[in-house]
Amino acid sequence: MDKNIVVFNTLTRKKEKFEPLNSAFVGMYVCGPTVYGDPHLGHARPAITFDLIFRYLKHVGYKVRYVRNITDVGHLENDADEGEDKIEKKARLEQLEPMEVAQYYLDRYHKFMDRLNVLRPSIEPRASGHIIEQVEMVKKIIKSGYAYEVNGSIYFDVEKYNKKNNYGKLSGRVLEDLLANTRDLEGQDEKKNPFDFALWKKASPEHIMHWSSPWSEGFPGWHLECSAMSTKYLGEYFDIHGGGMDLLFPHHECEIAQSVAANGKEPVKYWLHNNMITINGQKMGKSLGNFITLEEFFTGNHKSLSQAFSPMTIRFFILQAHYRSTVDFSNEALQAAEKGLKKLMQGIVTLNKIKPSANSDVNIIKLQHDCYDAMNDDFNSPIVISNLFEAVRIINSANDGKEKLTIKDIESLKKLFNDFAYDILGLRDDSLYSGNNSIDGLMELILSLRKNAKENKDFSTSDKIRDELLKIGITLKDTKDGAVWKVE
RNA sequence: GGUCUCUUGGCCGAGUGGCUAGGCACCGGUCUGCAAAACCGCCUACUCCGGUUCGAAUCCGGAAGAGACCUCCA
Repeated sequence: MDKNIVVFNTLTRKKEKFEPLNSAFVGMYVCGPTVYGDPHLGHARPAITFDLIFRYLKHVGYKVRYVRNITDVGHLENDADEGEDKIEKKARLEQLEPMEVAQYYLDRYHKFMDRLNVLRPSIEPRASGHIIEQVEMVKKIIKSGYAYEVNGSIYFDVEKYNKKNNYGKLSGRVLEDLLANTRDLEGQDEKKNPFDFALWKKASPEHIMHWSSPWSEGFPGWHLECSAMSTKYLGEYFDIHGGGMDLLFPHHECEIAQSVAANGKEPVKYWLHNNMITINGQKMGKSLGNFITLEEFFTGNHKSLSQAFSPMTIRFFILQAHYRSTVDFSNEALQAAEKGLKKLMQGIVTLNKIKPSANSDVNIIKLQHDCYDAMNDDFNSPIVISNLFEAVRIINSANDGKEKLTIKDIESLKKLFNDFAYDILGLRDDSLYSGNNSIDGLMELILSLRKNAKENKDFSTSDKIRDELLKIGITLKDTKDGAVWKVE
């Protein structure tokens, strides 16, 4: 199996040959969701990006441990470290237990990721379940001298760390610049420097979620969980750390600093970052009013959506852009993706009907090689898709009798789609479905009645059946092989 | 303001110093009782101004525009 993979490493800002620390194994950690709100488009991009990478690494034969955390504690809502815990705030708002809220949104997250055909990671550790590990890590950092305590809170001493290490190596920041450009924020009196960050924060009396520690009743700083949990499950030095570009600074920068301070070594060999999503050219944000949840996409129930878009359309659309490019959502672009996906899926159906020839006009093996080359070059899914469309064109031409395919060609094409469309890109055909046996049987009956009517040239009956079905949301299409139907 | 990134045809989006993806839309055709769909074909772009080069959309410099991070965010 060809494993000649090249990845773009944010740390070095160039493409590097991918060579895992243990040749047969890959450890991958990706920053997961904060479960205090409904899953939205912003959750889909990194989930799908790293799902693609997870799937491909497994496909080429690596044994992969994929860890994606669930943040159910610790991220602060307001500026600096003075805000309430996000989970807590939502909980009080809705009069629920904090963990009840976290569980609800975690379930929602899983539900929608499943619909996007995103595979579950190997481990999904929750921050609240790893308080002990985080406390231990704080102790190590204090011991190494890079943290200080103020009123029961522990802060990371960035300036001291930067004397012997390079704080800013990942994000390209320079500490002096940071200092010069830091805004004056209220309530930062405790910190020596504004760019210092909390490792442990003493909880205020109204703060519901808190745990005991040697320093105070409190909660962990918001960068700490990733460092603690990645170390626990993947070791002090592991292969891949992923996440959105927005996490580059300060989150990932702080993770490096924490790990170096605690363990004395760099935590990650390859840093991979997916780019962001925009909507009609604008950043998606709650304050901008263009915030769209996945449920709204799937139902079409949002003022800026012209229609519902299926999970596979969203997935396909995201995969049509390279993960390091921004991707712009618009109704027009999504409709284009929807049609393209349909064409691709139809091509796979057509493939099963082709009659083999004795000789061949095409080179399927080259297509396969091109797909592997594309994936090996920093997971270039758009190129893979363009090659699959070339395969579809060949299939349709063969179906029209314009090109010839041998049995071997057909088998190669089936393998191409199985490997790349289904296994690696994680696509599936969700356009024609019912999932209900009695409805299937019912529709079969109705379609056979309509077929009889058509054969008797009784078009008023056949049209009536089609029109009435349309009124209840079932679309009929007459094809060469009979009518097909789908529920809108 | 600081740091960084981007600017490709009607739209979305790959990509490479010369051989110039792909999808959608348009247009032409095939199929069809009609409709819709489907299928085939077709359209040759790279923000602007300089420079390097036999040759640049691709490298360098400048300009304009857009975006990201610096502050919760995927």
